[in-house]
Amino acid sequence: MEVSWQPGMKMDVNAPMCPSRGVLEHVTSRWGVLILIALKERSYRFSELRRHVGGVSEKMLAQTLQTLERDGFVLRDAQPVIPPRVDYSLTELGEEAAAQVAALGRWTERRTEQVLKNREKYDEART
Amino acid sequence: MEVSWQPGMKMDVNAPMCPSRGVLEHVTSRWGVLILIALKERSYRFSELRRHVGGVSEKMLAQTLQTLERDGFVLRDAQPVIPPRVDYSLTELGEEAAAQVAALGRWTERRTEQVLKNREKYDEART
DNA sequence: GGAAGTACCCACTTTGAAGTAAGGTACTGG
DNA sequence: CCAGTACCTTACTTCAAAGTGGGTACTTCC
Repeated sequence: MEVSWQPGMKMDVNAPMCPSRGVLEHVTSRWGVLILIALKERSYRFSELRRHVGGVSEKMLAQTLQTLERDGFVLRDAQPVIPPRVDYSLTELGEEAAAQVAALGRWTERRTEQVLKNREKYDEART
Repeated sequence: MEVSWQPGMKMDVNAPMCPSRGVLEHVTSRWGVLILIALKERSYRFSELRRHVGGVSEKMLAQTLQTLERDGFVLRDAQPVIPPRVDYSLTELGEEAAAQVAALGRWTERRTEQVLKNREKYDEART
């Protein structure tokens, strides 16, 4: 149980050393979620995506796109033109991931008002 | 667009000031995801849950359970017995959230091996 | 009688995620 | 000819998340 993960072992997010933990953290990361949701609609250029995903810095956008590309979720198409043009889109695997997080995102938007009410109740109950 | 969020505004995870961002971050937080998935199966006592979710510290478990309770996802039932017995379960809202993240969790477990392969390819392509 | 289980809380420290700022290149529009 | 756009990278800093270790109060087990 406390043994580190080995190839062939069953993937289990409850096991501390399982690599699926890391994958899950990439997908559910602060900017990862929003980027996947954005790219699900359509492909974006870098600064276009930056404008779409409110509040993301250039650094974090570049960094997050890189980890998503490395994991095989995002496809990076850099055309050698001037000014540089780079298009980001989802791979098939990325589409699958994005479908999951987009569902979660929509659910969150629908239920946020309820959550806000719950917090108020919780807070006033202990004052 | 840069205006802070006001009651009645439409929830949009792409807006930097939207409270849905915060809700999403609670649900997708490192331990939040795993706790929701665990409680989806059945209710747990504190230390039972701690043993189930590998690697979580007491502090983080208590803290995460509190934020999930405040948001109205988790129900805390503390029986006034000795030794203390506290049962954690999901509310209806929590069940909805857990359904979403459990789907994501299962998908991740299924696809992690593919991701591992993708990373290898990516890394050897630039050496 | 000492250890271990139960469900925490608190203070302290460490880590790592994220923000800020600047640099670089090659162009285009005013 | 200077500003601005585009797509980053690097260095520095900040701050919140997380880990560590302690304490509590009471009980059962050996």
